[in-house]
Amino acid sequence: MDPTAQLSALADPTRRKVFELVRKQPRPVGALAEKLPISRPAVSQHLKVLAGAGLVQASMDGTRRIYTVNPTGLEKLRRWVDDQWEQVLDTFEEAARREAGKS
Amino acid sequence: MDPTAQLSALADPTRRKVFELVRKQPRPVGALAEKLPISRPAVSQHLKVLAGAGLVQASMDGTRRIYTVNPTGLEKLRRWVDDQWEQVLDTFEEAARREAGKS
DNA sequence: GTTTACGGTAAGTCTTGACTTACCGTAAGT
DNA sequence: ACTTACGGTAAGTCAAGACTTACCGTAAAC
Repeated sequence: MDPTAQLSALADPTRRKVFELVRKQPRPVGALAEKLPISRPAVSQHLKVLAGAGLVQASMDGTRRIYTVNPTGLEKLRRWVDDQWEQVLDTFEEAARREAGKS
Repeated sequence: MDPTAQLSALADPTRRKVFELVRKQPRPVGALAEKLPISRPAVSQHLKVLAGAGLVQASMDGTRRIYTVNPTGLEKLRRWVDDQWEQVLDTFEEAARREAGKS
């Protein structure tokens, strides 16, 4: 349950832009590169990282690869964040309880 | 609504460890350094990054700084992730609807 | 008022990672 | 079959960032 891959994949603004473009609509690599101020190989490398984190996936169509969102990675991240959030809340409640007198 | 600070702050495993130590229990810098395989200045630098992302905050106690969790940053991150998640769901639902015939 | 504890900052090193151009493989079109 | 389109990978560059040691300021202790 290590969120490193998802966090570092989405930490980069350009890569996050790639992810959001794919999320809005599945596209081949070239179409993504057109929308971004970087070269096509750079997009390819970003997609590799995103795929490695389970955030996108490719489906072949001839020589083209259509990249689509993969919910797996995002759900993993969501679970981790929610988990942290709950534990913070628990800690705060316990502190408040301790403050107000022994329950 | 830019989650870069939170994502990149938590992407580093060591820094995430620092965050979780602070989350479990507020501590001064020295106590954190003892729990970790890195030097005290390194911990200080990590705390600076975490504080910059609104994930922790310090309260003074003489020459000591007691670091505590700050819910602000985590909530920002949570909102962003949940937002992405919802939009992925929407996209999927729409695709399924399109698949099943025009609604 | 010296000394001691605590911790932030500066400066330097070394690794990682985000990009580039150049190259190569594969599938489709003519 | 040749050519064209698509895109992944290699190799190299350059900046960012995760560490280290050395140093400095400040507050409490004696």
